[in-house]
Amino acid sequence: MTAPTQQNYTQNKKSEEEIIFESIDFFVRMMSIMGFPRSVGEIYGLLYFSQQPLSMDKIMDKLRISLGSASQGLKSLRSLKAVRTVYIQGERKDHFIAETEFRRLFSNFIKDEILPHLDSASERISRIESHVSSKDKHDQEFYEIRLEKLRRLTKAGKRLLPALSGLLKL
Amino acid sequence: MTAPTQQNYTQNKKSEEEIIFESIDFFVRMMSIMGFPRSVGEIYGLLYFSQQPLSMDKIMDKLRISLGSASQGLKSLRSLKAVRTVYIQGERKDHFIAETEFRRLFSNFIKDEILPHLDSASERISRIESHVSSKDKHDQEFYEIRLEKLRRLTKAGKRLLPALSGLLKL
DNA sequence: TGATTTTTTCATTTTTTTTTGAAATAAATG
DNA sequence: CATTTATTTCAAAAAAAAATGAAAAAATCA
Repeated sequence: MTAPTQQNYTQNKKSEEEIIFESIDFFVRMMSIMGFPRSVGEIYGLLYFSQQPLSMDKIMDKLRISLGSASQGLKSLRSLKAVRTVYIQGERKDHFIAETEFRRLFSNFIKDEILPHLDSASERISRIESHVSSKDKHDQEFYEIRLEKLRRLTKAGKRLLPALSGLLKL
Repeated sequence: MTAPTQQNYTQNKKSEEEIIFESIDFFVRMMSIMGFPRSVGEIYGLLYFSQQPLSMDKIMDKLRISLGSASQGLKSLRSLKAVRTVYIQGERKDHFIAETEFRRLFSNFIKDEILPHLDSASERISRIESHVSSKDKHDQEFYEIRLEKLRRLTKAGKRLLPALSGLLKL
């Protein structure tokens, strides 16, 4: 193998930057589908293709985001278990790496963000049921059909969504 | 059966309003998970438990939303195939009813809003691949592992998401 | 066709979300 | 334990998303 030249080094640096640029783009979109702000996707995208763990101020520098965004974003990602800190010899700052098991990431997302909605949906359905019972026969029929669809929808949601993340054995 | 009294009528009206109130709450949340604005959820929630088709101005009145929101919201819902217009004898205005087949609603949502993202994700992965090929062996290994996870993720998405809406036979 | 009604469009306003950075807190060092 | 360094918090600013309603366009009617 030939020794690294200045040109190779420069080229290498450049392709690394472009990989990370595409990665950020990828995860900004993905995270935004899940309802996370841009900065959260940027941080994850940066870490996903980083060979070294990065400290918060490195992340701030590379992404040109503020202290607050970095801190908040890392907090969200940590609570999702999408990133974790690693200990580095003689370094005071926390250093972060991406958790690349998407399965866990999704199951945490579903557990934290989706299932609570489904639970409150069940309560809402019960309240509707209680109002329907006071209706006359003809009306009850109409409402009952629609209620049944809602019940099935929430039931399917509760069953399917957790199963979904199970299927993502990546 | 006893004849309807004034009291029964009032009571009936009230429970109807409360059913619709809960329905709106239900769908505002559900639609917001899917990334639609509040007004879209409100309109669908109102129509879902309406026994009669409603015209746009009835919808505006009942929800106290503006002309623009009603028109835009109905447009979104129509393009999702979540509502449709019905013809009414001697009425000039369009009248709307909710499409209660959630399966179709979700499959349209996935087709319109999610799959395009997955397609552009595939392109982005290809671009990353092209940059990785210029790397030295050690780096390539690192990137290849992560690339493979992204490939599987998008593949799983493309496979699973459409299947998901198929499973929702409501 | 011309007048009237209904619907869509879109510039502006309002509301909500996200980002920022200074101040407070917490953690590590010597 | 005093000092320095790192991190979190949160009020204010900036940006983004949604709602509004007047004007334009389209549809219906007579």
